Amino acid sequence: MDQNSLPPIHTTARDDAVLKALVRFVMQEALEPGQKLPTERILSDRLKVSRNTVREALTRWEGLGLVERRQGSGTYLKAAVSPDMLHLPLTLAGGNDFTSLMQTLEIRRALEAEAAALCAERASPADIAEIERKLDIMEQAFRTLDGMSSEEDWEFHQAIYRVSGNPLFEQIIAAMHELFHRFWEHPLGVRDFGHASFPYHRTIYECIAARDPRGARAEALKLIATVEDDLKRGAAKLKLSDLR
Amino acid sequence: MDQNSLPPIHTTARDDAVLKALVRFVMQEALEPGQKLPTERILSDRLKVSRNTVREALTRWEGLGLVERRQGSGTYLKAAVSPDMLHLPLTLAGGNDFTSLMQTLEIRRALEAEAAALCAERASPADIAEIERKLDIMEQAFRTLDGMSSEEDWEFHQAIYRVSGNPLFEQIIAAMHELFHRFWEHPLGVRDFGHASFPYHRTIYECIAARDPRGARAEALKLIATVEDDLKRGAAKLKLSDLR
DNA sequence: AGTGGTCCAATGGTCCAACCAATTTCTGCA
DNA sequence: TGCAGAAATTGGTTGGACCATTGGACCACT
Repeated sequence: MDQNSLPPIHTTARDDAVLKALVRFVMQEALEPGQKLPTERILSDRLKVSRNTVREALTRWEGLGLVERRQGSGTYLKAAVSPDMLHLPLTLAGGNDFTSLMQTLEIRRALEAEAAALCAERASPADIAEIERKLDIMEQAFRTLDGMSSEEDWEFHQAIYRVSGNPLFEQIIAAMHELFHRFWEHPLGVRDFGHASFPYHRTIYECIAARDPRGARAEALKLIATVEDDLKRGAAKLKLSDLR
Repeated sequence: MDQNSLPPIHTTARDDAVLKALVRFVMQEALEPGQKLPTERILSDRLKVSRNTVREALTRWEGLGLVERRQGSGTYLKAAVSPDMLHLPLTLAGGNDFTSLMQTLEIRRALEAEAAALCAERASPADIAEIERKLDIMEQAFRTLDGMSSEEDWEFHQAIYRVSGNPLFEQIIAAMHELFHRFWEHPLGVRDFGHASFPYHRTIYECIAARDPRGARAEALKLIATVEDDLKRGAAKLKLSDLR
């Protein structure tokens, strides 16, 4: 008998109940990111639970980046909430060393390739025009600055994620991007970092415009490969300087 | 003037300090996942902070899946901790409807393909033998039960993630698997769900054994494609029954 | 009108002491 | 020896208190 499907009842779920009530409240009041939530004392009073319980619930939301608490000011909504949210807490061991960056890149390669393929399948003419616009801006910045501009580059990739039609791509990559933000900009002291990846932006775009998922996937893989090479070059350089 | 070079100062950080002390403790004692942490009362006493503060710190860790609290028993470590951990809190809107499952599958397709390719590149002979063992068990279960066994199937895929050499794959997929696990087992009432995906498990293994990353990637894509087809069939079925 | 200073109420952060609820451990009887 | 019930342990909750920071109100002076 499969008794594993039986016991998911938690008679006590005080703080969870608080969060559920908060979701209801936020939706009812149509609160948007940036707006202020009721104070802890008011919540504690209205929900008939102790203020500590309210605090534990809010602490969880704060940990999930849903909310920001400012002492003396209040608690502010930081992201949109919906009744059926999925929380995917990821804790990555290891910091900013070469290995961690490499592992992150492998994840990005996986998602980037898939997003490009989906994008090639689903992009509307308007979407394609939008991506081309971002591409033009990026290429312009590349020429004037004589190098990759991480800002415009990022916008180009974001556009692809968005057009892929699956918001999860953008969310996952955005979270990683925020984490490694500093290192994706000036990683390991390689001066012309990302230079080699430049031409593949256009080839990816062309595959998308031609509705060629396989091609888009392949070009995306090539792009990340060049970034990985840059990273390895940077690591080798560091190793050399360690010997001095 | 560049006033951006004046970053906000952060004076107080009680609960953060508690977490840092806890990291130090865990490493010093070489605690491994599954082992018990000191009780809240002891921590509160030793660290000279209130039990509430300890609780808030532990609540954060619990939210990150680092720790599990069992009332009446204790607080247990659930994952390895290191001083430089990076937390990636993802909150995804969307629930258990068809669209969400489909989007999840697209993420899984991306990661599965990449993991299979990496696995084909890096697997040692021992790794390959281990994967073959899991494959045999799965095929055995398939024949005796006349259908996919999600447990053994999951073990097979987990082995691939592990051999890929990048722990992020396993972590991300495991988190998603935990979220959707009810639906990955009995999705949408399709009785022979996953049946069609069966042969591709062996073809993936063969590509890995042959050190063929491209082939492994392609076979993994095919496998997920069959699952997507099953899902679409299930959705169509539901739509029909809605009309009655 | 603007600048700086002071005060004060609101709000999140911390603390304490107690009790509740689930779990584990111990005890004593059969 | 076996096991049911008591006792200790441990996380969960409560209510109340005080501290630290914030932001607005008010005021004096320029």
